[in-house]
Amino acid sequence: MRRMTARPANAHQARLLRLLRDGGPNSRAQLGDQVDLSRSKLAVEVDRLLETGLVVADGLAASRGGRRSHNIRLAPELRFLGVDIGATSVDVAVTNAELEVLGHVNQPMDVREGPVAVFEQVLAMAAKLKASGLAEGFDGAGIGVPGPVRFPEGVPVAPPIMPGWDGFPVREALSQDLGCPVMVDNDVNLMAMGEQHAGVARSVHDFLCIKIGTGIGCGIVVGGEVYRGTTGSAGDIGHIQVEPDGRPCACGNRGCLEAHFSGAALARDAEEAANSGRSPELAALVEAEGFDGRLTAADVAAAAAAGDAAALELIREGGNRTGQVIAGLVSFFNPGLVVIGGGVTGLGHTLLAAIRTQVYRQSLPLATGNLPIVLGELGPTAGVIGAARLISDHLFSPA
Amino acid sequence: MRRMTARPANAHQARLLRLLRDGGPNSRAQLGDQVDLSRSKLAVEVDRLLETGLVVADGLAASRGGRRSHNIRLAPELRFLGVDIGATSVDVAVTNAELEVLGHVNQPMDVREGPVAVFEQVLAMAAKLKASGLAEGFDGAGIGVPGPVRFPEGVPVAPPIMPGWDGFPVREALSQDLGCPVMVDNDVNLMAMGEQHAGVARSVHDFLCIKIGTGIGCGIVVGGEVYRGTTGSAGDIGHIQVEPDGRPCACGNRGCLEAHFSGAALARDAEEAANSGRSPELAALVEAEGFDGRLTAADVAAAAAAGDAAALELIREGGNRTGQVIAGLVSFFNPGLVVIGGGVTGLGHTLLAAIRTQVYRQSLPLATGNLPIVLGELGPTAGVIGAARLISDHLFSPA
DNA sequence: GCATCTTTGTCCTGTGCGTGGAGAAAGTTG
DNA sequence: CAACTTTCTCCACGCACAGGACAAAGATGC
Repeated sequence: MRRMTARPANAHQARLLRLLRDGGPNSRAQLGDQVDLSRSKLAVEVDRLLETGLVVADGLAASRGGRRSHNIRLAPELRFLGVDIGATSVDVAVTNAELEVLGHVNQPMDVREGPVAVFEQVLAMAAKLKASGLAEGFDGAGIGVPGPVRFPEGVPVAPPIMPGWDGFPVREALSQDLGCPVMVDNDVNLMAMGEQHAGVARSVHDFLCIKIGTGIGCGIVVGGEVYRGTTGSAGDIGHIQVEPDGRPCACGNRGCLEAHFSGAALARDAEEAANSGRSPELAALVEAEGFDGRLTAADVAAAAAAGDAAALELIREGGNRTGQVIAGLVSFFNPGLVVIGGGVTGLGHTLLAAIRTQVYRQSLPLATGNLPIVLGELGPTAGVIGAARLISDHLFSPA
Repeated sequence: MRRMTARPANAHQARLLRLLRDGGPNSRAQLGDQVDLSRSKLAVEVDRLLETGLVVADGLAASRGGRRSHNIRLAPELRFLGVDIGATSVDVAVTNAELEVLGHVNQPMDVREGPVAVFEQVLAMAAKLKASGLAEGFDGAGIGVPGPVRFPEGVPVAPPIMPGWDGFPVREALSQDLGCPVMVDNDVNLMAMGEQHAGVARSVHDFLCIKIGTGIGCGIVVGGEVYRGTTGSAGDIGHIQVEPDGRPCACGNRGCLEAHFSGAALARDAEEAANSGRSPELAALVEAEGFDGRLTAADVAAAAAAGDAAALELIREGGNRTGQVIAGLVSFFNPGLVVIGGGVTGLGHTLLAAIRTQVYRQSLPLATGNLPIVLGELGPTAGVIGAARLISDHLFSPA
């Protein structure tokens, strides 16, 4: 089939497309209530959108006390591809134009294998989703990578955990391979956009989104827009020092947050606790049938749930450290919401409680007074939804 | 005389007024190069501005190879009042519409005397400036206060060092007293705006402005606009913890940056160094004729300049602590510039060197790679220029 | 079942904004 | 003094948009 070629011709059309994306199918009359355009003007723009095929008629709406209005919706055959490349696994999902996830596949993969190998995999996963009948092609794709990105060009810059990716033209290469427009961003920013679009951060304009996975990063949303910093490395909080002369970190410094608490650090700590005998539950896991050589955050969570004191202590200490950093960020940034997400959120309420305690104790009342600190509600789909949102924001803007 | 009553009628006029404010007198032709309007449209808008009296003709420009163009400029009799209320002193200045400081007075004053007493003083200072012939009235006033402000209403909220100011309707009261529009903001934000308008931060879009005075605060500029946070307390970095179980702070916690380094903390440390005999230079100052009972940052600077080891150490340690916090902020925010200002900048290069060392060591190369860390170049006028800029931004925007 | 009211959608016209060309005015250059 | 440049004004045309009139479709009340 023919893919989306048209783009909104002006700001009004872009506005309408976003309303339809965020609010789903809608009657012309309801749209009119939201956009402050004369009925005539609105009709003209809607007609033009219908002509381009970006939106389609969708039956009649319920009456609001008079003549029934015609519904319109975004073309149901539009498809976005959301790709979330993590340090150790890849998520790929297909969404419709309303950013609803129609299909989602996940596969373990080491990002250090380099862009060529990873994208081969990604393309295979996308092909699989296509083959299962969810899409005949893609109208756009959003890609998240675990490192800083020069956003306008869509190129990773000096990513610490992605050797071989520095300067690789991700956007251009994938755009070629997929045959559709592509946008690239940091995975943490995409998680923030995901939670903003469909998760806990709906209707919040200024918030922080902390992702604790293999590393630790923070998405910053200012006035509803992601803030990326001067060189695209904003939110890189994993290397903030939490302990003078603390543990050595891969970055060359000592005492970085990431060295003390993150997926990687937690795994090491858990193994040490198991081997030293301090944690009977974790030790049991290591001894158990089918142990694959690595403990994970989920294992620690299980041990803690079973009442293992050492595991609980690991979580609590990590939460304290993270909370200490977040407290500083809260004082500085005064957000309206803090979202915690990423692989380590399996640690759940114990972690959240430790973080909250620390933040509420260390930040000033004015900043924390009405500050919710919550877990993300989308889990692993936050990233891919954010990716789809990224490309849809791009496509649903005036050319 | 009649004060400014007109306001720009549309975005084009607002744009032109700001260009004239920031670029000074300008020919119609030059303006045309900057605004992307047809000659006819430009002429219409300029004529309307001339009619309102906001701008006036200003002779002929130099020829650019053909017919000479007519110059226009902002009405030379327009006056803005810039007020910077610090913890221990007040600055009041008059500027013209181009935000050039025409007169500036400073007076020691304790902000804790409360809003009524302080504004009596401020009005007296403004009257003095008027009496000296610099202004016949004010077309607008910007006010900076040393605490968080609910910006839209211009009301201080829960300011720690300003008892009695909480909820005082500063904007409304002063607007009444001065008979002109008033805007209120945090003093640190105004310093940032000042340095952005006329100081080191010209042409930088994302930067931080650290003000080290009696307390410590940070102005945050995102995309050329001051970011104030959800409750107006963004940038309140004085209470970020730099030392677990460190010194007790007025806020009730321990180890806050402000408790370890700030104008107030430095004075205490200096006195202690003098009394304990560790610092001969400072001891000499205390013994000297005319000593008023308090050492200041300037005294420490003088002692350090004279080679006093203890004074140097105080500065260095303060710089390290501040640098530690800034390093975290740089990782998080990835600014294009960091400006250091406030009363303590008398400590000059020694302080700056200590901060730089710490930041460059602790932050990642990508964030620090091309990051200038510099002293503000406006000193005490940054605040009042920022205040004038605040109100001019307000007045030079479409009604 | 019919009249009346409400809501929605379409058509049409008037208005006001803004572009761009023509040409006059003012200067420069050789 | 002629030829070229730049600036400014004037004017006509096009276009976007608002807003009213009217028709279509449904709800409500008698």
